[in-house]
Amino acid sequence: MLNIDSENGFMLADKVKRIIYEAVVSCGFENTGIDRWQDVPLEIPRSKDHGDFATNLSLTLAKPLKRTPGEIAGKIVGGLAESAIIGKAEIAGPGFINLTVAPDTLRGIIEEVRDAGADYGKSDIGKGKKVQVEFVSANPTGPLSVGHGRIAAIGDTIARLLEACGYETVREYYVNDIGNQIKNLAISVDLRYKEALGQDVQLDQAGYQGEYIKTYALELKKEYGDSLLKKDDDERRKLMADYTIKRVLDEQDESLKKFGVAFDRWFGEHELYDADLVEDVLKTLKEKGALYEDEGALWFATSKYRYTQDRVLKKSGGASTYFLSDIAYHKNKFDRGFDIVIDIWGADHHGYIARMKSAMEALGIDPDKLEIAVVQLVRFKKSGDFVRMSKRAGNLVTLSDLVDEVGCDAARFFFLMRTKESHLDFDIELAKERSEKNPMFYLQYAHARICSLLQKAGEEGVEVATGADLALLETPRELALMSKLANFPWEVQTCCLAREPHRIITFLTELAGDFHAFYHGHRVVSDKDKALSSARLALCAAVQTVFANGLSLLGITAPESM
RNA sequence: GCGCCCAUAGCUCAGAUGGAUAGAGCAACGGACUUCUAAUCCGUAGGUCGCAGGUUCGAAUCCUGCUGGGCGCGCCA
Repeated sequence: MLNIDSENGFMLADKVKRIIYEAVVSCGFENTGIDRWQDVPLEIPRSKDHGDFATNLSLTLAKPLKRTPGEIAGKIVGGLAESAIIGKAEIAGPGFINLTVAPDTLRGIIEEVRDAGADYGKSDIGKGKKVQVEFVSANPTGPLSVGHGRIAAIGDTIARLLEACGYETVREYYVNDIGNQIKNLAISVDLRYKEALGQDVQLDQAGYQGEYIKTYALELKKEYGDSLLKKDDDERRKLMADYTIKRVLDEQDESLKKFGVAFDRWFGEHELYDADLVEDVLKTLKEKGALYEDEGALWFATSKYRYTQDRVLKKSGGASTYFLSDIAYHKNKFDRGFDIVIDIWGADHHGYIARMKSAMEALGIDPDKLEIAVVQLVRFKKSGDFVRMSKRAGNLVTLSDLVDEVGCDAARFFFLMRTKESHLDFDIELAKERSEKNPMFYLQYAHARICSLLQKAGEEGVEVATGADLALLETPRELALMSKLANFPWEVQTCCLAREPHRIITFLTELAGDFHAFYHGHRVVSDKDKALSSARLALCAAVQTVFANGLSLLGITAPESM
């Protein structure tokens, strides 16, 4: 899954793999599972003592070759061709080969970053494949809650990563705009409408009691006066449902945009019925023998495909379940030509994975092309205590409230900073804090600091431009920083393929650490040694670009001053 | 009862494809501003990787069984 099958091999890591592969071939060690340069296992060592790259290939080859790892490593190191890229190759531990990249090659990264600019980190590994990312898809019955925030942030960032890696990406939001809950929604608005017109109403019959319902009812009153009362119930409620759904979706869209998320397509469930896609999919399933009737209902034989319970598609009363239209929707995604379909679901929906994958299988669609990423739920912490985000308790309820409270950057950062499998604790006060305790400021501060340096250099007339003598960059901190820059494209690809946005944050935090350490040990802007100053400024500019590109992938701003 | 997720330093968490003395931030302790942003840096201390087995030359990582926590198991939406 994480095998990055890059073809261009522009990345430094790819170049290193090729060099190692040549050595493997020259030793006659190929066709042992290492059959192409892409098969060479390469890792970025945790410790800088282990060089810029390391490979454990001699350990994995020990068995098929029936030789000791040390012996194999010795041969491979001996077989490494003279190259301008590898500066040093050492055998260490049980048989690792640690590789240190030649300083000149690392210095070349600075120019590479400068030339690529905002494109540095992007790649074409997606080869233009069409991917749909569907996420949030909350019911159109009220504002988005804080709980949707994590899913929105992760879904959007996965989409950003896919775009950066050359996938044609569509962000889609599915709207359950028909069914019982919409009827309840209309009834709720209707009651408030009648109330606003002075009628006596039984509000406990309303399914939705939120203030926003009252607002919409008043808007309807303003627009139509009491004229809607003359219409029959069905007609009036249809109008109210349409109006309310539109208003709710507009507000959801607005709060998402405020959160940095813009959907390409809002797909209404009614579209499926309008185009008879629900009946079509039912017919197809019937033909495939995936259905049966029992006690007047129509069942989907889920258990025929995956180990799970059978599910009802049509109730004995004849009404369709949501599961049925969900199947039609997912079939439609593939009919629209998407090569990969990614659903981002909250952990409370994990039980639906097996049935949806079964449905795809029954329809003859490869269930692996439907990726369902499950995001664990979030607990919100305030003053050291976990708080229930309920309106009654007077806490933040909507996503919009949260963004207003902590800001878009902090909200996204905190939602993205952990693996999606972790049960996230969102510390609201920490997110608001502008201090060293808040990890987001550590990142943004590094970027702002570079901006300040570059500005200072401009004021003092030190050349930032091209033509700096980069060979002057030779300290361990400078080299470490360049090595880190070289890893960025690899990191973006890994994060994209693994659908793990949090790793970008880990990477940027490490980059910030390397930069701050460099900054403290090295004078950057100086008129005593202008050549060195120029070289260091060129390095700083490259670091700045990587920060900007990385933060942009996360949808977080890169402030120029703080 | 069944299913999914989680359990790593005092706290919050990283540890891709099994591999080198298990890492970071915060908290604690000790240092560093006549110098480009100290929202920073340097150093010290801190862990039976929930428990017990198993596979492997090698397991925090894979398998099985437990324990503890979160979530889910309708002709609901």
